[in-house]
Amino acid sequence: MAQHKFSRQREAIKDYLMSTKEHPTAETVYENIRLFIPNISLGTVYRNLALLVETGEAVKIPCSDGSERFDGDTTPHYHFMCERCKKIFDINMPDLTLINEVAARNFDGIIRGHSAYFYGLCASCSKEESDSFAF
Amino acid sequence: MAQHKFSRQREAIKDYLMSTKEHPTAETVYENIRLFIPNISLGTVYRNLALLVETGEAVKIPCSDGSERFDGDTTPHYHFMCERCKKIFDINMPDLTLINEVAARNFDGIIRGHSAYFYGLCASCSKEESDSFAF
DNA sequence: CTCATTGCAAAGATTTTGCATCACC
DNA sequence: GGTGATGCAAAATCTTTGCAATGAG
Repeated sequence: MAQHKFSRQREAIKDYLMSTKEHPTAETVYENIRLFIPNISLGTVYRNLALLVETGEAVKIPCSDGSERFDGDTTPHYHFMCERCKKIFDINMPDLTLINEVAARNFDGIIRGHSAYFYGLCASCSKEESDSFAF
Repeated sequence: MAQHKFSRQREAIKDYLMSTKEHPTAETVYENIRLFIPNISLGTVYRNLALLVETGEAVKIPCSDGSERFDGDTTPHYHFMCERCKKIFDINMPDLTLINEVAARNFDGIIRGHSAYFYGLCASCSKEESDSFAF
């Protein structure tokens, strides 16, 4: 691995990721950073996001709709995606390392970890849905 | 929703998906179907894969590397992705509906289900890795 | 000075779409 | 015959990359 030098751009991206709860896409990161560094390029955003993921300073979230999201919160937590408004929320819940063991019993290899997300309806969407969806 | 007419192409895609354990990408599906229907177009493959997912006859698997995979096995099961060879395996293990309840205790909304995959090293990769990765 | 990083633009890769034609019902 | 599905190719997305210039150590 090569050494990393400080860069204003990377720092801004990192700060933004850590300060938001939005789980933004690369494009969204780009738009937000551009408010502070107007001529930053999308390529730089992609390069730095990849770098931050590689160094463990950010996490990539693969979504069921195929889009890639990023999260600056690297503490173990799980995500919830609302099927209606498509927003992603954090769920703070006990770590489920237990399920790694369950999986290991049925798999011939080394299980290092898991990724999980929940889906359904968020609080505000579940209200509206209950009217139109009465079956 | 419009009615669906029979099509040779869709049938072939469905058969292929149900017969393989490969969790193929759209591109891979395309290449395999082309052996039987040489002039099928990629667009048709994409259109039909989307249709099959929509009708619940196939499942889309979002991977951590951003690629989209498809699975004709719609029974509940979990996936394992090898970080080294990138292959996806099935893990037959007890249903973890339990964790939905754990999540529900910490979330203000309706949790309908979850999606989870495990990662690490598959059986054959774990052998080779143990030599070159001794730290 | 050296080498990582940047901006830019071009190139890749992936997925979607418009449209005339074809096939199912 | 009417309408959904197809093939084709162009377009729209999304992401990566080559390169000369810039900036950090």
